[in-house]
Amino acid sequence: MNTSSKQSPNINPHVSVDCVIFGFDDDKLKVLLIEQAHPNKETHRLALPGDLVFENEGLDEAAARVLNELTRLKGIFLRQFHAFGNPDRVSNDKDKEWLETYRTDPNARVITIAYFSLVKMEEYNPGTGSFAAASNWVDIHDVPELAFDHNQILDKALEALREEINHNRIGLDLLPKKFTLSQLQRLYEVILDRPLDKRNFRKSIKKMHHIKALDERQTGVNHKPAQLYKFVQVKKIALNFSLLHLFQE
Amino acid sequence: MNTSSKQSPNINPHVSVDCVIFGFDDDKLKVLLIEQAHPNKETHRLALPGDLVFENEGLDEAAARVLNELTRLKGIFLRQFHAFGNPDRVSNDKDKEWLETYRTDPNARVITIAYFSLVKMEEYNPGTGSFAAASNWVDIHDVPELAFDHNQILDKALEALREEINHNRIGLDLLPKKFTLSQLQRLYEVILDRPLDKRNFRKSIKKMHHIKALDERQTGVNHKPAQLYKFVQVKKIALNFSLLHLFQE
DNA sequence: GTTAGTTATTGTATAAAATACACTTCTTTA
DNA sequence: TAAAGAAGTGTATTTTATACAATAACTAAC
Repeated sequence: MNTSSKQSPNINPHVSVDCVIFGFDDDKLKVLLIEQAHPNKETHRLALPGDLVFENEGLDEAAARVLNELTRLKGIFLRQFHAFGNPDRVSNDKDKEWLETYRTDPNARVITIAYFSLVKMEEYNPGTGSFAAASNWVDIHDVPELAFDHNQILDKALEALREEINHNRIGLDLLPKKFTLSQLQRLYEVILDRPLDKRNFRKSIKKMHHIKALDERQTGVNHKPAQLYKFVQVKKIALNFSLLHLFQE
Repeated sequence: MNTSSKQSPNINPHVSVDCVIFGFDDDKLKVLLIEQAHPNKETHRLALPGDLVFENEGLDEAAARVLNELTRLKGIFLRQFHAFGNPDRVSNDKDKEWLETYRTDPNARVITIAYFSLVKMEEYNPGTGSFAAASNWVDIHDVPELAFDHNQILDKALEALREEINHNRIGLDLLPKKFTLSQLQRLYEVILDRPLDKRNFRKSIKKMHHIKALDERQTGVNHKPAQLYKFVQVKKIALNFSLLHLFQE
């Protein structure tokens, strides 16, 4: 089982990272998937962006690098949420075929450290050309069978995402720098998958010290322009606010 | 950097597991540490129980095995909480010396998957002889400098533990099968590190569907015997109770 | 068998937070 | 200037959290 002798010297053949990038587009929650390079049509599948880590590279670092290499995304805050390491993670024949074609050490037992993030989709839309060609945003409710154990990783990522917003640790990258409260509310609604009351939501927001109203309003809309808000860095003061109640059934 | 050729064939030289076992003894929160095997006095240090995983072994499985091998603990529910993989995890000279003595592949870059659990200390007391000789319960407030990055792992485990109790997912192994409410309260107090009001605590407990009063009372105490309670399995009903409010500062 | 010691047990009043609910304002465009 | 469309706002009710202290039940020592 000692198979690492063929491996490129600076790649760790046993450890990979996978990234679950959720995208928010004002309306839907999607996830970023890449098309696996394919030796032939049958093995062509969608997968989470991920790859082996380098020997001299931290895990967080590796996740950022791999994500950038595969999707051109950069500067995204990635949060580690779980390590997956069942020996039978790779049981499907298509997966094995892929490994034999693309890995110098196809039989190595690989454990993967999974990360997730939630980004503003418009900024990273494949249509804008800022992406590697083979990246796709796929609606969360419409994800096909993925390579390896990536469906399982995705499920766990969704759980983690909901816990994050629960703890009010939503990435600040989710909305434009200046956003309206309606946009913020839609973000919460999409993640929580249920409607929220506008007035109560706004009352909650007022208690959040890291969300501040600006002296500006929306432009270019054909209705009353909304006030714009921004996220601010909170220093010492512990965030004593949360939307935890949204999660108690 | 390809150093795995010397490694025993069924050990993965790049992936380890570490276990942070918290012990609750009615009064204190402690953590289980082992004394590293030591080539000489200088390198003798305390560490979390942990070791490399086997190639054909799941991570959870490896954690259970390693914990058992090092401490004789068995059947404990271990919860994965983080993977640590900085390339400079092993920077201390003592750590390097230890690796060179005890690992066939001392320069391999190792990432570790960390698990934690919380157990009832009396059942696993080193004094009872059920332990490997070199295991020690150490008060959480009195942990010395540990090997590798184990202090950092411990800190993160404490965080994770508090989140667990927060979400009401305390392991049921923490108390005797039949326990008093005072015991349960002490458990919460020790983990949260602050006193709780008895009456309010009991009000909260009454709302927990998974804690049921028995028709029995304590015996062998020199004071009013307390009513005994037990944990029950909750099936479909979502736990709609939590002690989350205890955490909002 | 009385007393001292020790822990168990209980309720209420107040404050804070969550929720339910509907109309008016502002801006754009036809 | 009317219509469309989203923004914005307040109050009453319910639920939850918190603060707080006296009595009951048992044992052990005298």
